[in-house]
Amino acid sequence: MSPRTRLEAAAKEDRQHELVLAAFNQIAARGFEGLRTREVAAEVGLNIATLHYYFPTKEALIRGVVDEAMRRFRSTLEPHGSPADQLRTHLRAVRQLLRTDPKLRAVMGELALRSARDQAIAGILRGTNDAWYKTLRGLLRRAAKAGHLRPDLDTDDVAALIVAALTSMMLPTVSKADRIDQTFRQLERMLGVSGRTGPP
Amino acid sequence: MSPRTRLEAAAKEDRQHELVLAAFNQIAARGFEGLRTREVAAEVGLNIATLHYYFPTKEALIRGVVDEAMRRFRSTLEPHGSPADQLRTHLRAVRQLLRTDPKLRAVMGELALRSARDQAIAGILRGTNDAWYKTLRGLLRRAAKAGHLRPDLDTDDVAALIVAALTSMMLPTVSKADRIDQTFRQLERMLGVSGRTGPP
Amino acid sequence: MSPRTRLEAAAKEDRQHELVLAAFNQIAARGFEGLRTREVAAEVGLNIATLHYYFPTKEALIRGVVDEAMRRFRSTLEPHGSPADQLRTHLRAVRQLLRTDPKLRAVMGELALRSARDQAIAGILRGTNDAWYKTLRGLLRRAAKAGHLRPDLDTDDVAALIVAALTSMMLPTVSKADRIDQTFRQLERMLGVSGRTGPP
Amino acid sequence: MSPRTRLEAAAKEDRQHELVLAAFNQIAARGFEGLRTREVAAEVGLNIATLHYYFPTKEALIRGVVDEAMRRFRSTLEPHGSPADQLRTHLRAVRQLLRTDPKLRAVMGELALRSARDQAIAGILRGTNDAWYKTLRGLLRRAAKAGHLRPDLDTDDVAALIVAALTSMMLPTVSKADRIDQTFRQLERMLGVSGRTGPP
DNA sequence: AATGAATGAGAGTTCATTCAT
DNA sequence: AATGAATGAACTCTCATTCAT
Repeated sequence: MSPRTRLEAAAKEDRQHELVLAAFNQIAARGFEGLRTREVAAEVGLNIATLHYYFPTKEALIRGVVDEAMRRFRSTLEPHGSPADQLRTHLRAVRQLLRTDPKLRAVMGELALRSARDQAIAGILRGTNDAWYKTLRGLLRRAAKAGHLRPDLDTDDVAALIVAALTSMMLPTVSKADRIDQTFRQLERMLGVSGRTGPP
Repeated sequence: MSPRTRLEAAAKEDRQHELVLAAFNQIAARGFEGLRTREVAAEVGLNIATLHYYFPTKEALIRGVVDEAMRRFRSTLEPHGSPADQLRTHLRAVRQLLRTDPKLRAVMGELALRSARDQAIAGILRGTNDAWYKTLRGLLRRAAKAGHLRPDLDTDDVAALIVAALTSMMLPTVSKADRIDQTFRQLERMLGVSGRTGPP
Repeated sequence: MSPRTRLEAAAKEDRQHELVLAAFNQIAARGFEGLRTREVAAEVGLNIATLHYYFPTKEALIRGVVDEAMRRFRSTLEPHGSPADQLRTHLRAVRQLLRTDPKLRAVMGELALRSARDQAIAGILRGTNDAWYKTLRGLLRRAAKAGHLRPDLDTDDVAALIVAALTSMMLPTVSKADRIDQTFRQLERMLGVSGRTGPP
Repeated sequence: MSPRTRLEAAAKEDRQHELVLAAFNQIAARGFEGLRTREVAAEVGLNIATLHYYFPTKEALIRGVVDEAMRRFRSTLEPHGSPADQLRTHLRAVRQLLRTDPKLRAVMGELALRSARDQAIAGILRGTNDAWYKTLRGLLRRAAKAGHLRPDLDTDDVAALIVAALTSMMLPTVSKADRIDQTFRQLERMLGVSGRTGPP
């Protein structure tokens, strides 16, 4: 039977989300390699059997984690601010994300690796990645048209470079703070958006 | 007991290397998540117990794989050719590596992720990464001094950007051929090394 | 609390019977091995917890199934028709039962096997079996006295043989249609009741 | 690698057989419903993991039990003695089997029931059953030709009846000693093989 | 009378590791 | 050097049962 009230449905979804968050944390901390359903259930204070009440299989739980990660990541990608600022704002948003949500960074890295062996994840990640690339490309083209960009830049290739550079930051090794700073600085310099925070 | 002759020692090392290569392949194909010592032994035609004769633990075998990966990767990083060409040659070498040795790419990705949970790997990878960064920075500084670089480029930041961009290619998801091509093209354009293959 | 009105009591019994029938079907389809209380409840459109309201334990539900099976089976055994015909009629009734109610056949087989481990079922089944044997023996003795039987037959032993032969048909393997036909034919021939359908 | 000596191969087969026998006993005692691999391993004094070294799955172990049961049962069916005696000898052999090997009886019953849900078992059991029927039919036809049988008996139908009657004895419920005796007596009487133990 | 949520106990299976030979 | 056999610990998943509502 379906839940009788919207409240009950929400309660169920809440529990599911709790479990997804716990799994999310576990993956961030120990990777897919170390993801244990019992640990996830325990983190929420539930019995392992109860976890299976909400998610029939471990795989289903992982799908939930994928959705959660995508949700968070995509929200970062959406352009914000006035068109002229969007490019710089975008870079800052990603930089901010890396600082604020290191778990998301770790999970995104895990997903990227897993996509080699999981077609479902591969599809989803490819979609997100393409969306990201196209968003950036759009911003760059508009900026170029408005004359805010150095005329010798190939907008599409620059978009690819930016996506590549930022993607590498999902990997823990490279994420040394100063190296990240350097990379961002160089990207901003390349785009000519470094200093200004808005129109004078 | 230690091997009595140099020949025997060499034979032992050969077997060990065989096992390391098999493990390397397994990790490339199935990730750490799917690495099974039994599979590794079977790939070499050995019993699982014999594997433990050569490597006391799974972890020891993994250390062997790490060494192998580093060896291969570092050899790519070494500067080749005349100083003027080294920058372009380096980019080409990495590009070539991605094409020629996709397994190394996959293993490097796995190692990068694992470094979050394995301090030993983290240390090794950080070392390699720093070496890479410093190599590139050196090349860039020399090129700048020789006037082969656009004067407005900050050599150190560019080095960081290049390392970041190339590192992202260890992740399977992003590795769409045309996106990779775009990224390389943009890097070469940025460095002004795109067309020329040598001094006029 | 006990149900306050006869109507309520009847309603409760109806629900219980529904559940018993569902369990009966499940056992027929998947055996005791595959009997799942959740499936039973679902088949009636009830929650698993509600099933436990009507039957405190799985075992109690099974008792209900045993009763149901016995009720159906015993009703087949009751003599019908004129005394002269009863013997032939009895065989025909069993044959008919095997055709009409294959689920009962399957459940009887399951119960027979389970009786080895379940004294309660063993007792009930022994009772039914004895009743069957005695019914048949009575019919045979009366037929013998009336001269309707070949004088060289030992009525009691024949009764045992008939019960044995018919019992085997509860097992699915042996139940090849033509082998069943042969067996019935031979039994009727042995009793000399094959052709006639009644007195001339 | 394959075992190096015939002795080692035999040792492995011995262990496997030990496990099959333990499983056989468990099924006889608790039915398929109560078959637990851990119990089987314990009965042989092995760890559960070791059981899986010899049999990859529970199902594989069960196949072993099926083979064992068939081997035992078929050896009973083979005709023994001089042609004239074979019919009586066969009945006695089955009777003997029921007394000597009550576990086999129980396992055969379990297999018969399981065949409804397991096509592999169904096929095997059907084969054994047909072989049994044909063996008996052959004996009866030869006995009829030799004039050792009452001329009014239909050999084929009698064969079907005998198989049915004896099959029922695999079910525990019906197996009351005196009822079994009666059935055998009646079968022998019907065949005219009751008294004599051989040619005068 | 009915249910969603929760659980303890246990199932089959997997895997790195050990040890006698 | 090499192996067959063995194991402890752990894994995911299942199921009858309970309880507050």
